[in-house]
Amino acid sequence: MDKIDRSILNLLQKNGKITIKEIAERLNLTTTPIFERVKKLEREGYIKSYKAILDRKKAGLQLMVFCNVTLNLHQTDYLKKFEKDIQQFPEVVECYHVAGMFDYLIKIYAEDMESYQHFLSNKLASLENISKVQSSFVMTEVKDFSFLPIP
Amino acid sequence: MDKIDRSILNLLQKNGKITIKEIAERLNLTTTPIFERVKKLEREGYIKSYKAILDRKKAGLQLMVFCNVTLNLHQTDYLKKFEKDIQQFPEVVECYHVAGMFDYLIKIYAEDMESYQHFLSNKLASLENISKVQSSFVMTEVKDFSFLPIP
DNA sequence: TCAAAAATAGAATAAAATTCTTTTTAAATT
DNA sequence: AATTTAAAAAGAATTTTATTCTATTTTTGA
Repeated sequence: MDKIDRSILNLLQKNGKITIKEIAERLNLTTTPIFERVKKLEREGYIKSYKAILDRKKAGLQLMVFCNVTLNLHQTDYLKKFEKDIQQFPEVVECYHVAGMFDYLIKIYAEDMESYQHFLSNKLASLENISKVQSSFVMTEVKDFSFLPIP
Repeated sequence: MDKIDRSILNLLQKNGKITIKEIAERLNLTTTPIFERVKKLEREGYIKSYKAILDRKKAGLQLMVFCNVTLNLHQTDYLKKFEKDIQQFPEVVECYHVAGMFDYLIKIYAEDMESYQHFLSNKLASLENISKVQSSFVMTEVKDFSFLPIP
């Protein structure tokens, strides 16, 4: 990982569709070294994947909610169980096990309040071992970057 | 937005590098209609962008932290000021104005605890109008999908 | 039922990715 | 400092993909 690799990663983070040719021009190199560096970055896992970023609201998902989840029991088995269960819900787009005031932070997308409530009542709250769920509704997305500040 | 469009969006969310040809084969159509539908989805904003998804840890960002931020004053001007300030920090990759127990939820990436502490002390806490900052350190990424459950 | 518009098929062209061979550069060793 | 070796890059050739164009089919609405 040298300066050139970091530049390539930054260009690809900004625009996953940028061509090898364009990267080459910007970095004053030819296509071959760029092509090989990109392949290496993919092969070695620096680049996990390429994705189309969709507009959540246009896709019909008006609601974005963060939930702080607290469990009753914290033995490994119970944690594993919860983590497995939560994977199954497509509404849950992110889930993190955190150290802090609660156990898990989950990010949820829903069509509207009704479907969110349905998720909460019929899916999340019906898991065993849930002690507390605290919802925070997103009003404004002030910043939503999938741009890592590579050091 | 019909069934075909939704299928296209789902394929592109999974793999932004999938070729028009492959989408066409999977959906039993030829390249032309797929090409035109994709362009339309881009033009109309359903697809916001294409991005390479990097491995955070490989990129040298060992720490991921969520902060619940509470402000002192809540007049529009103060909110706007905070939102503008927070944009400037590359460490802050997401920021949401939420309705709930606190005002803002921010997601932060840092190289290590030292640089996180530097961010907190010298950058975030030095903004005026901050009343309380509550950090939750991510221990495990249970689920991290940028995959929207299109209804 | 018919006309108009939209969507799709299929072929042709343009652009990009990928591969291959040669050359240059950099690093290590004598 | 000269020489060997390996890595990186250049440049050309090939393959694949995206894009455009024209013809055909399907759908929609009067």
